[in-house]
Amino acid sequence: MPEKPYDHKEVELKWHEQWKDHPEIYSTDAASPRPKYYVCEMLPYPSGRLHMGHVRNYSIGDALARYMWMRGYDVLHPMGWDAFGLPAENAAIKRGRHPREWTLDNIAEMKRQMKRMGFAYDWNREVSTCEPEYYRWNQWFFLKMFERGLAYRKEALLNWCPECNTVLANEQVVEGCCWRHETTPVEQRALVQWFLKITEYAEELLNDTYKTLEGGWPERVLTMQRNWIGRSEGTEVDFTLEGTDTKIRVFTTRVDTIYGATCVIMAPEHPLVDSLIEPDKRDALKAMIDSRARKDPADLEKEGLATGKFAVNPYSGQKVPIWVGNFVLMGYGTGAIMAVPAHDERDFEFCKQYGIAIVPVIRPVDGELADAATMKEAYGEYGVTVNTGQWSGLASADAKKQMSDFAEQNGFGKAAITYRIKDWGISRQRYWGTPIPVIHCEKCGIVPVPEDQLPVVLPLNVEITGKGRSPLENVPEFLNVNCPQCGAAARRETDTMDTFVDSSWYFYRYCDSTNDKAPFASQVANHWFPIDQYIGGVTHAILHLIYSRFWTKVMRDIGLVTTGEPAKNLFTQGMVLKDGTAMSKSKGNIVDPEEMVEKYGADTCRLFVLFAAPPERDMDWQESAVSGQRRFLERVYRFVTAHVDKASIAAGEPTPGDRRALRKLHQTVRKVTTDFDSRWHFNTSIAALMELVNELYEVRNDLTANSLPEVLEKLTLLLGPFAPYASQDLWDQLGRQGLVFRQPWPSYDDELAKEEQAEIPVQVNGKLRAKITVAFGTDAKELERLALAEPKVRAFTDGKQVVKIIVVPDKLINIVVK
RNA sequence: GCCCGGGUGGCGAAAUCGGCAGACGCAACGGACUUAAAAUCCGUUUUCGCGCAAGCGGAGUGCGGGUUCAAGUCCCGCCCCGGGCACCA
Repeated sequence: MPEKPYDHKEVELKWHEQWKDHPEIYSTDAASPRPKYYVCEMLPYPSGRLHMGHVRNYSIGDALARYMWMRGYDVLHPMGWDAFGLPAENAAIKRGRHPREWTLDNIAEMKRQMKRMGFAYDWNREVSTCEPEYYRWNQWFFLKMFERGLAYRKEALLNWCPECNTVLANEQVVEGCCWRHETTPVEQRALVQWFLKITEYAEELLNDTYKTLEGGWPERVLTMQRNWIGRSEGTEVDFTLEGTDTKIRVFTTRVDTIYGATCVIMAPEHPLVDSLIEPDKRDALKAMIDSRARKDPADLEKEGLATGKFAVNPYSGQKVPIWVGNFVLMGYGTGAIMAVPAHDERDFEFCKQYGIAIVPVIRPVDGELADAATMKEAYGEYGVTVNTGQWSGLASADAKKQMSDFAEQNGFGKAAITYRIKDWGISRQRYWGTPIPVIHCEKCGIVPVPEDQLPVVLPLNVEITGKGRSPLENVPEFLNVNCPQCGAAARRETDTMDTFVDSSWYFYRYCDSTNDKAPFASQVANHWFPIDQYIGGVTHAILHLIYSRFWTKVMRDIGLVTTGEPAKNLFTQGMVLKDGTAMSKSKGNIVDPEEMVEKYGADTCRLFVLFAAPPERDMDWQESAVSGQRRFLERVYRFVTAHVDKASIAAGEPTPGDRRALRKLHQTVRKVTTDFDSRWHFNTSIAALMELVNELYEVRNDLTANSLPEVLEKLTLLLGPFAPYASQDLWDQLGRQGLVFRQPWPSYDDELAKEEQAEIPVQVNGKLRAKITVAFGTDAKELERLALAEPKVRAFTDGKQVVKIIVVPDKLINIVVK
């Protein structure tokens, strides 16, 4: 058979047609004795088109899934749609299309693109979060959490984006602005909201980053989560409002410095402030609250208001002035602090500014107490206490412990742990989301929708204007309902859930995606979980990945699953950049994968995103480099098709070409296998395949049936995880049956991979001077003799004194001369 | 300010445990094939100096020190780029 040119359209469309309506070829086999492997890529938002970030993410996951199939695992590899969310409503406003219609069209389009890319998903398990069959379980989980006191309502000052017309979670605020509208400053509004008590799990979420997840998740992600949780050990202490019984509770991590406290500062929103502040300062107070809401916290100047009142320090009995400060946060600790300017940088700045006293009470272990009058900055380190009553002369750490205990014994405080993480506000005044399943009854108050009445279906006949409150308020048949408890006329909750709820548990639904009795059967989830490999962008390092961890722990506590963490291993791939910045519509630097597929083929596209950089690193898109991958595929294709016939002709003795080809082949199998089993540097795997093909071209006239059948078969199989279409087509050309990714992964033999002879560099004083070729295993003595005899070496050693010779057998010789 | 990444040819990168720096690919240049071009195949390409040349020698992984027979890799001190956090008491 003459060599065949590679025509990507012919090859890919042929197999695409055969595969596209057969999701079962990628299905799992419950009856299989093979070990399970669950590989999951983060599900996309159905924006309408696949972008290069998706292609990269899914090419990594797909290569892994195919490899694991070939390694004999029962692989679960599903895909779904994060289908609720704002863009659908924006599209409705802009184009007058219904969010559902728009979303479903986008899903259909992206699914088509994914199939064209050749991603091996079991579409029978597809999950779409905007379908009632899915979101009814969001509601079900909500009710379970409500029962357990994990879902509750409270009024709070919350971030409000005037552009989105909705509340944002703290996590959705980026530098004081909305995460979607980076130039729109977030405002503060007081609203009654639904919250999930993630703080209840703060300790466990933190601990697991040191236990279960350590090693399997990138350290970077774990660090970000630890910072986000922000655990801090300290003491709560009550100061007393002078002349009253009113307590002002403060939180401090440095109770050992409390003798240096020279004022108490309260957050402007603190509930006590209103009664403390002089009436003529009310306006200034309001201005303070508003300006903080509007400004980027980074460039907020410190500002304070003296209340004219005093507080009594429970340790020293001393009275200190009470201030209001714009840098004190209501949402952290107790909303009030004691200011110790001598030992806290921020307090120092504040007290200097307002001429408040500075009293040092900690000296360095080997130094003097600072002089209040001359000190230029706060001393924030630990040290030894000075002038602190009965606790004078103690090490900071001991003083902290003893003084904390003292507060507790005397009833004016206690040791306390504070977290930075706050409860998760899930209410959204939006249409395209999961309705929160509660009813507001005038008599009964908040009444959860009974479980057997789920789902609370999102009505479709709404008008979306993007103005005012939720569109659901204008749908009477949704809004008006009878109270499930007393039967009286009542009102449905119109808030919908944050879409992070949808993505917090979707990967469990894949296991049992059609279950209509439960979110999923525990037994099935317990088989597949934890996910063996979760893959996605580092942009989700905090939000999605902490919420889904929380969700899993709740599911465990209600008895649905046995594991406390959803994913054993996490891989975060780098971004795809163009000209050094992220591709985005506003920058107009989008590369459409579909154009690449049309021009070069899906296989080339996949090879390229894997080849251009190691997967965890950001990669800059350079279209000029794509042609190299295309050329490589052409070379492979021509080589295999040209040698198919020759492979079946009986041959005599193996030629030197046969031996070289086999050696390189086994080296390549080993290299690719190692890359898969360790660090997924597919760029080097593909480079190894290229080296193999280059070598095969070099010896192509000297190849016989002694090597060709094995070479052609293994080369084809090695290509499978990266270029599934070309690989399958070559498999077919080789006259083989079945699906490539269901074949066993090729094996290698270290002996066959071994070079015949070792080429050993010889250095003189660390500089390469010659190379000698010897048999493997040549002993050190002999190597030394050969090296010293080498003319190029002698040019540098003659007339000099040989001080030392380092010999690393089979590796290197270094002769040290003087 | 704090915490992570990263800095290697014209470009993307490789060097996995301290042992030949630049694999593989892009781009460029040259050769073969061709009437010609494309495609393909083969070759050259870190840089400087010497040489007609095969070659020989020096320098070289952001900068400055150090450890070592040997450093892109380890240690100390800086600079630059990217990301995250940022009054969290």
